This record gives sequence, C-alpha cells and structure tokens, in this order.
Amino acid sequence: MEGLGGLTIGGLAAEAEMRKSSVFSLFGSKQELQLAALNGAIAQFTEEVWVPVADLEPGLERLLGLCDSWLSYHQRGVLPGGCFLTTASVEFDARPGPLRDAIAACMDRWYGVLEHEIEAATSSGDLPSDLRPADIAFELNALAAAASYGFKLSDDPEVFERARRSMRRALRA
Amino acid sequence: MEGLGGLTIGGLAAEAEMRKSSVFSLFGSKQELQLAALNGAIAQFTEEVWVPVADLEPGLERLLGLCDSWLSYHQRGVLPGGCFLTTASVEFDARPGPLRDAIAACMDRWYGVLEHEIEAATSSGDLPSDLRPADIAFELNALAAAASYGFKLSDDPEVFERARRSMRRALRA
DNA sequence: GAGTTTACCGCACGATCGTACGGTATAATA
DNA sequence: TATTATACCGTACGATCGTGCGGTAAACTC
Repeated sequence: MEGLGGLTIGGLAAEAEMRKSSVFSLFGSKQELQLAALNGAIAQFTEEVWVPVADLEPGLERLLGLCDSWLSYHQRGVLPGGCFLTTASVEFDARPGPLRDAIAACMDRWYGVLEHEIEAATSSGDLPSDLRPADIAFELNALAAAASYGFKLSDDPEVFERARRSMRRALRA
Repeated sequence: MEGLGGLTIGGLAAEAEMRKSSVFSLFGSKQELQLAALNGAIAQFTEEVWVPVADLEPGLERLLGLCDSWLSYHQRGVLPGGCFLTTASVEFDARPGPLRDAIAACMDRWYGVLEHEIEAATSSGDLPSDLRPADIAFELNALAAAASYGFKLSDDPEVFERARRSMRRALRA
C-alpha cells in the first residue's frame, strides 16, 4: 500500500532497523505517526517545490516557475505513491477526524499560496482580471494531481507535457 | 476505508446479511471481488453519466452535457468514496497486477470516449483545431476528479461551480 | 556517584482479514 | 425418483496490525 493508510508501524520499524514497540513508543499512536508523516511530506514539498522559485518575481513569473517545479517534483517521483496530499485527500476525504482536518488545512494553505500568487499576477496585469483566483488555483491543483497519478498509472511521461500545456493555457487565458 | 482496498469480504457479507464464507465462495478470491466491484462501478458510471447524454448531438453539445452529468454524478455522491476510478487509480497506481491493469484499461477507454467526442467537436468546427484532444480529455478528467475529492474534503459545493467554469473554459479556449 | 530520564527491546493480547474445508438444505436435471 | 448442482453456513487457521507493559542499558543531571 501507499499513502497514509499504507504506513504501518511495523514496516517503518523494519526500515529503521528497530522494533515495532520502539517506533510505537516514539509516536504514541498510529494517528500521531500519520500526522508526523503528513507534516514531513508537506515540509519536503515546500522545500522542493516552493523554495526553488521563492526568489522569482511574485506574480506570473513565479507562478510559471512554480508549475514547472511542481510537475518536476512529481515526475522525479520524490516520494513513492505520487502526490502525497492528493493521495491523503482521496484516502481520508470521507473519514472524519484529526487526519482529515489536518489534510484539509494543508490544502487550504496551499490554495491560499496559489491564490495569492494569482492575485499578484492579476493586479500586475499579467492575468486578465475576470478570472477568479480560486478557479485558477483549483485548476492548477487538479492538473498537477492528475499528472501525478496519471503518470504512475500509465508510465507515460507525456502526461506531464499535457499538464504543462494545460497549466500554461489556464494562466494566459 | 473506501475504495477497492476498503472493500472487505466480511463487510460485504454483513451488508448482504450473509456469512463471510458465502461471499468468499461466491467470488473465489478478494481480487475477483475487486474486479467485479470495478466493473460494477464502471457500469453504474456509464449508466448515470453517459446514457443521459447519449442522444445528444455528437461533438461539443454532447461534450458539454457530459460535463454536466459527470459533475452532477459526483455532486449527488452516487457512491461513497467519490470518483471510483480516481480512488482506485490513486490506490493501485503503484501496485502492479490485474487490478492495476484493469484500472488502467478503464481509464484508457474513458479517455478514448472523451477524445473521440472532442475530435467530433473539432472537425465540426466547434473547437479550435490547434487543441490536442488528449490534452483536453486529460484536463476534463483532472477537473472532474479534483471536484469529486475536493468536495468530499471541503464539503463546499462551490468546487463544482469552479470545475464547471474551468471545463467550459477548456472547451472554448 | 546516586538518581532520573531516554531509547530501545521482548513479549503478548485482541482485533481484523483472507482463505480453506466440510457440511446441509434446496433446486435443477436426467 | 435418483443424481447432481447450487447456495449458503460453521468453524478454523495463519498473517498482519495497533497497542500495552515490564525490563534494560546508556545518557544525562544534580
């Protein structure tokens, strides 16, 4: 398995060459472990996707760079199981609890980042002002996620080209 | 749990008010059950999404109707766990075997349907000919899937409006 | 150096799940 | 009617998983 549900204390212990009970006592519960894994994945995502473009000019330029680093992150398969947030969303969207709440909060934060950037591009005139930032953010996220699991399913890197063209189209419409 | 992995023989037996062993002997193995569930979900999807628009004019008209019935299908939450194919894709994209193959085949068939319709719209002049059908099909699918799990995660029906606007934008670019 | 914290281990329990096998009615068939 | 197939049941086994508890050795603190 993959994703947060496929994360097992025993499996993690084996990878760390420790005993199950050690790993368990280190986190206290599986749920804590899952939350920690989610935070770790988010930190890594930020490091690999956002940081490389943080120095670019806010607005359309950084947005375009972000799309590229985003797709590259997925294409390199940095972590198995594809887009962690998408996997987690699909897995927990119908299971209320702290995990679902944390995932939803992460998604909201990420949407906030995207929308903020889109608004910057709009106010500097690089994007038409009749576009709703939330629409574009939703669209970009949908494309990145679909590219991630579409690639893992088809093994065809062409999906990243498709996603890239669609993103470009969304950002100059 | 949800999706194909969350499908358990015991759980199904409870729903059917039967015994585990009965359900098991009815399918022979869990994998056969999962394949049957996949086929059932595809049949239902076809019934609820494709059939209602089958009589429309091939091309853009049917494409637009398809997007609406597609989103409506997800919004009504016809089956728990959101878009079955997307859930299954995310769940099995890294687990080689008959399940993954069947899921990939279903996706391919669905993409084929979409592309065929897009080509009809292009050749009748309702869509610009510089658009690649595979790109548009990918985009529509990404939007529908994202709307499905986005809604289950946020409980905000606005995502369907967003997805609808993005789909419309993709189809008249 | 005594006491306490930290990191890890070993073992065991209960729950869940897929799977297997033998049994028993009822229905179909010849 | 005799035979066979079908549908379902009861029970059991082995594997996996989360969890709890007592123990031990090293590290740290006073």
